Amino acid sequence: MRSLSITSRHPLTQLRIAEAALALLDRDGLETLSMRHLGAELGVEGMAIYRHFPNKAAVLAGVVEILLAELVIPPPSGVPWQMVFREVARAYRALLLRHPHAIPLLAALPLSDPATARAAGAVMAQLRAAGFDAPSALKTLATITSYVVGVAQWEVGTAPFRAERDGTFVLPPDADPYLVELAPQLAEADCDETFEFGLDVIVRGLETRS
Amino acid sequence: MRSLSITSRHPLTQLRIAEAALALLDRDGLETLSMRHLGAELGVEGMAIYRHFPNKAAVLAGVVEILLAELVIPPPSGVPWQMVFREVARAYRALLLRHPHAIPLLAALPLSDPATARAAGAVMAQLRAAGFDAPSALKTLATITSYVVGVAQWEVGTAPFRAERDGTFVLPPDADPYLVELAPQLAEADCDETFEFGLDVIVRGLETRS
DNA sequence: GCGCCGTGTTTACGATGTAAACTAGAGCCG
DNA sequence: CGGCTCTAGTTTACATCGTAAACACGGCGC
Repeated sequence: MRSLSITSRHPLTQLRIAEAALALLDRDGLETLSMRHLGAELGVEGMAIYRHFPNKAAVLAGVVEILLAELVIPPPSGVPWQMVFREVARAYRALLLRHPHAIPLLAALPLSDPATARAAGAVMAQLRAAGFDAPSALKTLATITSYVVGVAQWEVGTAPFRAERDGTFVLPPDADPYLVELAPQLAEADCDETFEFGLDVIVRGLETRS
Repeated sequence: MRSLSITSRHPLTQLRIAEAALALLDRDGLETLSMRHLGAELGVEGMAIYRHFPNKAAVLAGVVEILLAELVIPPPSGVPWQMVFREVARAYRALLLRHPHAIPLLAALPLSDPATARAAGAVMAQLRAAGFDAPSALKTLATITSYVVGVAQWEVGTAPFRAERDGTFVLPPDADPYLVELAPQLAEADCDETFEFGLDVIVRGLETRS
């Protein structure tokens, strides 16, 4: 059919595909992100994507790459490490909350992924410059990324309990007693504050490290 | 066909199904865990499972329930909270490492799940008894579960780099420079030690809480 | 002008989750 | 004891998925 659009109109590109995948992911969630839908989003036939990526996992890796590129980790400077550490953690959390459906993608990043290795390396460089020895820097990296991702997951997963901001939050009468006990705290929990609480805990713990 | 085995031999049960699902999960991973495979594992036709669970998600919730039941959280006692806290964290980590393929299932537990609410409630009870106020206890719970799950994911995800215990670990010559920088530390990282490092950080951070 | 190559299309296959119709055995009631 | 019903498992069917393979077509080099 429409003859000119085959290649001249808007040639397919790894970047364009990955961006469309991210848009679809943000809009409709991970479940419904299929190759065919992605093709449709690009005005193309689904199988066309395989000219640019070997498989779906590679497309998702492309999405991860875009997302991690959003995260800027400054090179080492004179700023106290605690400050940089906090800012990077906050930036990562903000990134995750901007793309909640992408969290599962970022929750188990293999270091064999280049984008992941790049971000990890940049954080390591900061920590090393702040006087951490290599093993400590690595453990610290593992600790903070785990914390940030975990809390973001927690926030998104408990969002339903927090939804009723103004109204009364009622849960079904046959609800688990433990849930009943937990619900009030959940309803009035402030996520930003919760995050800063744990971040403080970790920073203070690192400061007093042996 | 075989007449007597229809119900008398080994009746299907929610528990039996969930156990089989866990076995299959441990053996073959999450990807290949399908209703038909699960049916086959139980000597039954796949669709039979829908007599006992409304859908696959419910089966997986059953698996989660079994797993969380493996985690015993003692009721409050005179033991210092730091000790209990550490032991529960270690037990949870051990559970995750015993079932590495189940980690994604446990990484984003919604509190609407009864088994989750139960475990969360038990930890909260411990913390409350140790003098934490309710909001702090909740935030602390979020912090520690995030940390434990995140580190377990990290361990499993970086396992390939650690595999070559005795031999020399070589990575492809075109590997990302950041990866090259990271690899040696990864190769000789001790996971138990890494975990204890972060756990210490968190406990010390909590001890000095304002 | 003509063939090739790169890009997108078509068709096809096996697997998945699950709805709906079906079936066979057990237990109850007369 | 004969038949009804209820329950647990089977069969068939459908839409959707990832992706392999064959095909078609338009722009570029000869």
